[in-house]
Amino acid sequence: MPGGPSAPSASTEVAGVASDIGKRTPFQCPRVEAYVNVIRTASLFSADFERLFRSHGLSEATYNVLRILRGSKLADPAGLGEVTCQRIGEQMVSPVPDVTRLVDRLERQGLARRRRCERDRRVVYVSITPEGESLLDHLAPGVDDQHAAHCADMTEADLRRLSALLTAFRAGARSTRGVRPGQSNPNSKD
Amino acid sequence: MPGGPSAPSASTEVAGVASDIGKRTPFQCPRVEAYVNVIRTASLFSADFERLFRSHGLSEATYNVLRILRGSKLADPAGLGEVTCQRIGEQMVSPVPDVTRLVDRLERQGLARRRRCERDRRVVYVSITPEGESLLDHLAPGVDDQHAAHCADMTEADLRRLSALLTAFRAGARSTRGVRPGQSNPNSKD
DNA sequence: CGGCAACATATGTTTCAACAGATGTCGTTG
DNA sequence: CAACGACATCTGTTGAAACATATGTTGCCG
Repeated sequence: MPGGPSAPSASTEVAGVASDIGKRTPFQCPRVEAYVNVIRTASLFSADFERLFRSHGLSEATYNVLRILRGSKLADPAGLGEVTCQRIGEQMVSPVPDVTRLVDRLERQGLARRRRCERDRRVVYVSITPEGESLLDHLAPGVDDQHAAHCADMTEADLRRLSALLTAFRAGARSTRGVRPGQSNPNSKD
Repeated sequence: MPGGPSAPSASTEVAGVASDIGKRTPFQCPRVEAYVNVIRTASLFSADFERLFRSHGLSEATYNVLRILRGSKLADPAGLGEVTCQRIGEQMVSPVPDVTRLVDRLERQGLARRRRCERDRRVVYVSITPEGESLLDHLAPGVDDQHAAHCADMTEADLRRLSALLTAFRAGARSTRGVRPGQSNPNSKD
């Protein structure tokens, strides 16, 4: 949107967002066009998933937390796969400082449980419940379908190029906060 | 994030988001990786702009509305460049049903004004005030700088390819709502 | 003209994100 | 062990998004 409502400037002929929105002309500047394309794409896809999740009482954020919890459990088949709140915050796709409340909701819904660490009573371990796992299982087909639908027009090579470009693009973001190297904590499976 | 906390699966070596987050392994599936890259990139860039705008009492959404208003004014040098709420909603980068409240805030801040249409008293015309214009002018350098910083590592060709890929990607979104063909309403300038 | 559907905007309510600051805990230092 | 700073989580509050629904308006049909 910065630069959103923009200017006419023939020459640029990608014509993507331009026709999508009420907007008529391609953007003045490839920078702005790329930016708006990113925002708009994210917003559309997010909306699709939000709709899917909300019908099961989840938001995109709480779903994401659930995924993290399950990933952690699968990485630790012996135990419960407990993770600290802090770690959850780090692994979220879009960093959220307010993990407490996300976990609150999951706990209230019986999808996650908390446990205080005895050795360091500041930290709280969070883990997924069987109900949480079965909800994820129940959701899985819909999620896969939606990914498939989103990618209908994309080849695998396209997807890889897109990821590579976005990674480069993102390198310029200022708010690369919360990006500590982090130790390897392999959550297996997907 | 759907598919967010994912799996190991050597072979995919874009390694983008994987290292960005607390996450260690590339994603199982290029689809999911592309998706997460889009979300994450949008979220980082958005955060940068949010910060910039908020220091001047705007959100990304209200800034976007202001841009639309100014674009409309520049397209109509004779008049005030009035636009209906509906039209504003269509032109937003991420579609917002709740234009009323966005305009409420701008009006309260003296950055926009409303006027009822006499011929059809259902519609409300919105236009930018001089204060709104000068705020945009004041903000412009910062916005440009931020775009420049974001694109530091990208060539112009990269940006164009990225836009093209995203446009194709977005074609698969279900929520292509509010995307009426729309008549051409050339807001000139940027 | 009365009724009715389509419309444009406004309002109410619930839910969530964001920021600030509080609480309780640990480790260290003297 | 008292004091202090760093830390992890929690709480309080405010502001905005989401969704449904209400209000007021138009145009059409009979």
